[in-house]
Amino acid sequence: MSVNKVILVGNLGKDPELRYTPAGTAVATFPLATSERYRDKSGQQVEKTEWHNIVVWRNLAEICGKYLHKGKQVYIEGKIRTRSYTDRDGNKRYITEIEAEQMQMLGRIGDDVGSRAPAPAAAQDDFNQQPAASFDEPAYNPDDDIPF
Amino acid sequence: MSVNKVILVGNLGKDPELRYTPAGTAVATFPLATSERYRDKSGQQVEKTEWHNIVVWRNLAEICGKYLHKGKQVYIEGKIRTRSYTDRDGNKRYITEIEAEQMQMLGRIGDDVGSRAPAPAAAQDDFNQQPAASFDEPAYNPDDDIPF
Amino acid sequence: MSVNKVILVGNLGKDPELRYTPAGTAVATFPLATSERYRDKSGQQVEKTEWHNIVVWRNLAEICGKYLHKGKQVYIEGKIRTRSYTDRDGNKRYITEIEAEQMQMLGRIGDDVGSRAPAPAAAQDDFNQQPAASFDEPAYNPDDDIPF
Amino acid sequence: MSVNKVILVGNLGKDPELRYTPAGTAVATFPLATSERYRDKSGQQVEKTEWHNIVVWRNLAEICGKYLHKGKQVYIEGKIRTRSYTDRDGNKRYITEIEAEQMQMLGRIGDDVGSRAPAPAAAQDDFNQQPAASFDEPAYNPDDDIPF
DNA sequence: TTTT
DNA sequence: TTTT
Repeated sequence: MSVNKVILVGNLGKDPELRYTPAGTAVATFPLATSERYRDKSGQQVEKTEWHNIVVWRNLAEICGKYLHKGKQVYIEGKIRTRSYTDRDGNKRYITEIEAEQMQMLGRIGDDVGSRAPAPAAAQDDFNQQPAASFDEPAYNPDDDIPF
Repeated sequence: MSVNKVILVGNLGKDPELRYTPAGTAVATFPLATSERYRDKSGQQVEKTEWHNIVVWRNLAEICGKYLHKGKQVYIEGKIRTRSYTDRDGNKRYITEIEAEQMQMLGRIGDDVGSRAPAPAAAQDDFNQQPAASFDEPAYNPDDDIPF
Repeated sequence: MSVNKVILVGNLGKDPELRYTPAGTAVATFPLATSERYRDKSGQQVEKTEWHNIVVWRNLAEICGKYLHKGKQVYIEGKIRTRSYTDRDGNKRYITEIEAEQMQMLGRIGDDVGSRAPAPAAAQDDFNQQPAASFDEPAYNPDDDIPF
Repeated sequence: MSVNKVILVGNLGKDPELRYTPAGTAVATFPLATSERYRDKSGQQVEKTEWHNIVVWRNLAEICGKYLHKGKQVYIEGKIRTRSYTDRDGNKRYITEIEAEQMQMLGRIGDDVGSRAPAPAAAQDDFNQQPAASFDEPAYNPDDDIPF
């Protein structure tokens, strides 16, 4: 009975870091900047940048590691997640991250100066993906008889 | 490289109609009302109701057919889809529908006066769901070693 | 060139706290819970609750202070914002909050057992609202001649 | 008590058409394509394009008319609206449109081959904007004393 | 009628 | 630490 959804369009502050859990699951992390322009009390235009900690799992992590790079503009859809950890002084601390479930590269494919690999397509965390074998019930089939 | 996302919170105008394609796929449809209050030129409060044609497939259709009913408040996440069809005069016509991929019943579970079945949980179109057997790589595992 | 949008449906963990800045601006804060059910490695249903720090400004803060209460289910639309502050040991620390720009109370109006005030309507942060006097150009006017 | 929100990232199928109502209100319209790739029953990759009728009012219409052009990639946030009209045979017909409230141009600014004007910034429908004079209560003021 |  |  609840919804936890985040939609971001921003630019990567660094290349993604791709790591693996002991169990072998891929996980990529990168900072994403969104910025907002507004006028302060004196009427002057100022810009405020928000930095988001993006975390991506499984196949989507591999795609991010391969195709994204510092400066790239992306669309991210995911959820907010706050983790606790213990710092070196033994204090419990919290970090809020965005767990991305969908990622879309934005802009023309040609304009990727710093690209690390040839251009890909949109991508989704495979965890909620159907197995390749089960396409007998298509998500959308315009040739099927629609009973309404 | 594109996004087509709709988020609605509204009330069902009718009980859902649950049908099956010749191939046996479940599909539910129902009208959903969202309304907006604003002031007109004369400053008077008016209310404008928008009606959305909701279409739901597969297991989520079954859930809607079982648990939703006229008047129920729901959260819907999905995509916009425009279909063409030929009317009885032979003219090509278009209808825009919202294909729901996620549905959440809102409000207290007890306040469902007209409910047709005991209360359920949130639900998602199974088409993008993982098979029951493959839970060895959990979507989220707080006990796993996170390598960052 | 960026988007920072959060959509939450959840329940208040406490009554809102309504305060005022030295300049007299109203600000309300409250924790909001969203929860997710999933199966762990052993296939068991577990529930994980995420707590969000909601911050609301101006007239929307007053509305939250008046009408929301612990347990109430709400729809929140806003943005992610991370603030830094110095803790009592002099360390710089960060806190991530959701600045709500829109709030909708969910559920039947009657089912508000602990309500602190008679039921209200949906509401929006006035900061981006038009002044009351300028309604000569309506947001939507079905009687106007639409030139397309 | 309702939400009607659409989020699109897609490409303009034509240059925007900018018109004015008899009352002098600017309104721009353009088709926006979103496309989805999926596999059909035979396992073949197919692409389905959805066309959205975008309608934009007031200052945001002027901005769209000035800076957008056929092929441009944009982020659109708005609401679904279905209008009825009478066709030339006297039949009542319906058309569903997306009324855009926010628009963001995507991609690098330099990569706008067909651009009709020098590059702009993000933009919002002024109807919900505050008047320029009232910035004494800033939307966000990092220098203000936050009372929590 | 766009983009990949 | 990105982009405009």
